[in-house]
Amino acid sequence: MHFKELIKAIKERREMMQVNQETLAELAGVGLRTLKQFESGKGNPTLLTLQKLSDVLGLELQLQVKKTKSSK
Amino acid sequence: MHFKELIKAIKERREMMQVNQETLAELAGVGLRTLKQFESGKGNPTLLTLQKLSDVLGLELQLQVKKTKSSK
DNA sequence: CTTTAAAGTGCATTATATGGCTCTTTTAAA
DNA sequence: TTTAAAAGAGCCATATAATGCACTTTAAAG
Repeated sequence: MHFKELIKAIKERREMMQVNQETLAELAGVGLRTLKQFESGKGNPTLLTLQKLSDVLGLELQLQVKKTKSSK
Repeated sequence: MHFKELIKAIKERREMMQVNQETLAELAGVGLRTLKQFESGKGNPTLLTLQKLSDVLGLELQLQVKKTKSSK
């Protein structure tokens, strides 16, 4: 999952849950500005920020072994 | 995947690939100090740093919908 | 159109991640 | 033990993430 996809996933999940940026920021305990920058693709958030957002959104960060062509 | 598990995953993967911190840091293009801090649990890396490391290790960051008790 | 809510941006400040250098500690092999 | 490699930590400078506030833009509804 690249940067853009990750952003997209967060954004879509937020919209699916019908919360606006302001509410999500409050619930997650991150600055509204931070969330705005992140969602608009301007940011390079820290893992902590990402975790806070994921938690509220019911998402979980995973590190998976990437599938190679030969292992597909 | 929480913070500690994430660190553990990176560290284990690095060791499985038999690379030391110095080599991984070079390959990934992150500072050795940064990697050391991260692996020793002192860091809060940016997504970019995480991505660089994951790439070299053949790992992929994923955001998955967390399973709830009721959905299990 | 006009209105209104949501999203995005400019600016400034504070906090902290990054990274290099050096030194210490740990680990594992001889 | 002693030694060497790897890992960890202190110090410090620089870069940049996080944050708040005010303002602009976008989108949707009327």
